[in-house]
Amino acid sequence: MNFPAEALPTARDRFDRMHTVLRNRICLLDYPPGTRLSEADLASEFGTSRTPLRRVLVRLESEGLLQSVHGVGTIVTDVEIGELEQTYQLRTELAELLGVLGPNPPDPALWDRLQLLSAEVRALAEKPDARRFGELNMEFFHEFHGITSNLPLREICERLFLQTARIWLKSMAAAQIDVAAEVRIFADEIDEVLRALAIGDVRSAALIHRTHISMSYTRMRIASRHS
Amino acid sequence: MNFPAEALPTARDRFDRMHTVLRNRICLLDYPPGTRLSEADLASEFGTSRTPLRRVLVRLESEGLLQSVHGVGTIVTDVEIGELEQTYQLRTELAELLGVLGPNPPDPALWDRLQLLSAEVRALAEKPDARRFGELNMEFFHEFHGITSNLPLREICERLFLQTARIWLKSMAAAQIDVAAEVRIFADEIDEVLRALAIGDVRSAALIHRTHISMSYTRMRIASRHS
DNA sequence: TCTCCGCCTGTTGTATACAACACATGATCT
DNA sequence: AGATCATGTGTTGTATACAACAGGCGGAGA
Repeated sequence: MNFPAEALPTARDRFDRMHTVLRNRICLLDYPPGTRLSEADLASEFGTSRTPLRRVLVRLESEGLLQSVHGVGTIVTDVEIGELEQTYQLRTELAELLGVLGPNPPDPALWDRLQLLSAEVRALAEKPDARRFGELNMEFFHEFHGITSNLPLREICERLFLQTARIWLKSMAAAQIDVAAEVRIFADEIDEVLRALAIGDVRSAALIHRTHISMSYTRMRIASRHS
Repeated sequence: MNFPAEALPTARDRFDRMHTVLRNRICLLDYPPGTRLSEADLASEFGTSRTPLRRVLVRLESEGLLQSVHGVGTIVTDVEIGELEQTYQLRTELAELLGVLGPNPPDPALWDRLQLLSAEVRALAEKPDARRFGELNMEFFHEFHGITSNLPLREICERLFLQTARIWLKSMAAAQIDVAAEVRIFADEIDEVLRALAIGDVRSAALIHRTHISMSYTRMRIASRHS
């Protein structure tokens, strides 16, 4: 009988690790859209051969974050404004569904994590930082999706969020949106959501979230027109 | 200057071909849930090595149709009843969204294809055949999703449909649901949809579709309880 | 000077050999 | 007889060498 204190990393663990790292780099603009990645370089960075790495790249390609072209390279995708609008419209509707399909009973642990997040966002308001904002934003969405017990819906919302997150960050940087203002709005959203969850009103929490997705897209559109 | 009459198959074409073939085999129960596939066998069947084939398997795994286990094999996934219900609830809501988000103006070509499909389903009523039913069902969903111009929504509906299609077929076979009756209901659905599209009422077409998804799930539940 | 062709370099795609792993089978010991 | 361990077999995971391909560069020719 052998009970190792810590399971040694299996193929799946290595895959998940590389996948998460690369996904975050793309979504937090460490690799801006158009960046050409080298399989060989990435493989050596992760201390593995191209074969397992390619498996990760194929996954990221199926998630719409990469595109491999034979003889050219693996390029970080960009998103044209047309499809972006469709994605945002869809995300808006799905946000409402989060409160309709299988709403979870209020979870104290979730509430605590969100309140912690609120504090961190408030702290960020002192010293605005776009990348840190992106990190907290990702974390918030991930936690918030826990309000539904509908797993397929959760996965789809997560996926669509990751497709638009970097465009949102990019637009913030390029169009000179006031990061500090966005941080304040973000903090307010979290607090509004917390108030709704505190009284067990999951549906309202979802609607609050919906309005913020919709409004953030509109702000982005306005900012891009002014530039 | 060289203009080949027909583009020779590129890596992407081969990938798409293998992907479609294997996906259909899984969704039409040629490979029932639990089937163990052999990478080597499939590779030799497609006249290629394991490497390109594995790329396809990774994609199918990300789509929830397969699961690879080191040292064991690549197994066609089954779906437990709990997640199935969540998926159906979600599909029901998304079907309604198909008529709300970016409804396409009625397309004569789409209308023609659906009417052709209607005729084929009516013809099938003479000699019921579960597999043929599955094929026409897949084709109908694929065409019907053309009523929205929202690409992300279309892809998601397609993906979720493919995840539940085989369970639906399996249940039809196992629970001894009357295939002929399902064929008639299916034919009626297409005709209802056609009537809505004929007058340009895309929203109603989507709602008709929604009711049929919901009712087909309920019929499946009832049939499985009786067995 | 401009154009076009061939080569060179770097990239992804493919094939193949081998490692790691899970499971069944059968021998062996108790 | 039962349990246990070694071993064989088949599978997926990994590494690596090579093929296919795209694009840039430079030189030759008009």
